[in-house]
Amino acid sequence: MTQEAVKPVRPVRPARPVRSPAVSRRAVLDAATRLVEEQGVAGLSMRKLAAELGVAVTSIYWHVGNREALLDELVQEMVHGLETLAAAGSGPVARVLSLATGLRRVLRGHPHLIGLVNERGLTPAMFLPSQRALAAEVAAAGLGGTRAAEAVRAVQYHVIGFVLVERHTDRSPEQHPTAEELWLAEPAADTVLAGAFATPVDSDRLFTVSTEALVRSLLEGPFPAFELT
Amino acid sequence: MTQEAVKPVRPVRPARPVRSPAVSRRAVLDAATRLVEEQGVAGLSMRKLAAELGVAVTSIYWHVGNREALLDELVQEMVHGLETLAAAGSGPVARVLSLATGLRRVLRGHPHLIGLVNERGLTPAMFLPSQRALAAEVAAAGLGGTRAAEAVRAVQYHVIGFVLVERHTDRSPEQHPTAEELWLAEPAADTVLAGAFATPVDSDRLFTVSTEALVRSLLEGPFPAFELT
DNA sequence: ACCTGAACACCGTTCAAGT
DNA sequence: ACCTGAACACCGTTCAAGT
Repeated sequence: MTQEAVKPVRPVRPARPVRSPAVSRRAVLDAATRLVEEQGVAGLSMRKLAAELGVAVTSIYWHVGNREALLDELVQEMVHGLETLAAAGSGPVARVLSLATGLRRVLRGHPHLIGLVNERGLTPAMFLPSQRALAAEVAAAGLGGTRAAEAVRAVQYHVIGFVLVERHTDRSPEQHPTAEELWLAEPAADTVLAGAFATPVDSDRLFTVSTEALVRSLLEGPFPAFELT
Repeated sequence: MTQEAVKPVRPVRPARPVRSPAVSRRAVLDAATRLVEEQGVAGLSMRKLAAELGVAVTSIYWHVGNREALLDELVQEMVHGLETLAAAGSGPVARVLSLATGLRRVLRGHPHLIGLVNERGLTPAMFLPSQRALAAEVAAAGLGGTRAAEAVRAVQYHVIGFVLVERHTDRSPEQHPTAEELWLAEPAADTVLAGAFATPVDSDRLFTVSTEALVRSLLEGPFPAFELT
C-alpha cells in the first residue's frame, strides 16, 4: 500500500483497454470461415457463431454488421487470396490445358466460392485473370476477335461446369440405384459397354480427356459453326 | 317432416363426406410446384403453402408428411414427366449433338431438378435414358468399352455443367464491374479482343460451338490421353 | 467501444384435441 | 378422415440499455 517511495514505472498495460474485448472482428471472420468450410453456406448461422465464440448473438452484429455483410467480407478475402494462374508447357494446347487444370484446382479448393461470388455480381471480376491468361494463349494459337473470345469462353464454361458437376457428386449421398446396378440390369445391353459404365468415374482422368478434346478442337480443328457467321 | 308417405329416393350425396375436405394432397403438390418454380426451393415454406391454401399449417402435414417428403414427391413427378430423348440427324456427330441439345433443353426447363435429384441419390437413374441414347450413338461411331463410356461421360459432364453455369448466370444480379468495363479498362490490351469480350455471351451459340468441338474431337480425333492407358 | 437481453417476425415439426 | 391451435426449437435482426 505505501508505495510512494518507489517512483511508479510506466504501466505495462496502456490505459485505454480497461477490459479486453470478448471477440474481435478477426475472430468472427475466422470462425465463420470454418463454419462455411465445414457445413456449407447454409450452415453459417449467427447464433451458432455466437455460441462458438462464447458471446451474445448481438455482439456478432456489432463487429460485422449482419449475415450478408459477413458473407461479403468472406468472399472478398477468398477472392483476394486466390493464386493467379500462369500457363506452363510448350505449345498453345498444352498451355491452355495447364490453365484449365489450374483453374479447376483453384475452384475445387473453394467449393462455395462460385455461388457466393456470382450472387454478389463479382463473377466477371473473379474470372478476369484466368480469362486474360487464356486469351493470351488463344491469341498465340492464331485465333483473333470473336473466334478467340468464343474459344476462351468455351473453355471457361467447360471448366467451371465440370467443377460444378464435381461438387454435386462430392456432396451427394449414396446414389441408388447405382449406375452399375442399372447397367447390369439391362438384359439386352452390350456387356462390354455395361462393364465400362459400371466402373466408377475417374474424374481427374475424365477432366483431362474431355478438356484436351475440347481445346484441341477449338484451337486446331475446323469449326463449321464459325463459318455460319 | 312427415315424409313417410314418400318412399325416400337414394340420396344424391353419398353418406360419407359430410363436409368436403378443405385441401387435397393434389392441391398441396400443385401449390408447392408453383412456389418452387417462382421462388426456388428455398422459397418453399410450409407456412407459405398453408397461407396460400387458406388452411392451417398442420393440415399440410397431414396430407404430405413433411417438407422433405413433399419435395420427394415433387421430384418423383418431375422425373416421371421428363420426355425421353431420341437422337435425330444423320451421322454420329450430328446425332450426339441432337441428344446434347435435347438434354440441355430438358434440364433448362427444370432448373432445380439437378440439385433435388442429386440430393436424393437419383442422379444415375435420372440420366440413364440419355446415357443409353448417347452410348448407342457413340458405339455407332466405332468406339467401344472404356473409350465409349468415357466419351459418353465427357458429353454428359459438359452438358450438365453448361446448364449449371447458365443457371448461375440466369439468377445472378447485375454483375459489377461488367466484363465489358473490365476489358475496356485494360490500357495495353488488344482492342479487337477487348471488343470481342465486351460483347455479351450468346449462350445458345456458345453451347453449339463448344459441344460440337468436344463431340467432334471425341468421336473423330486422336486422343493422346487414351493412349496412355 | 463493446456487450447484453428482450422482442419481433420468420422457420419446421409434434402433439393433443376437436369434428 | 381431416382440420385445428398451442407449443417447441430453431432462424435473422433491431433496439434500448448497460459498462
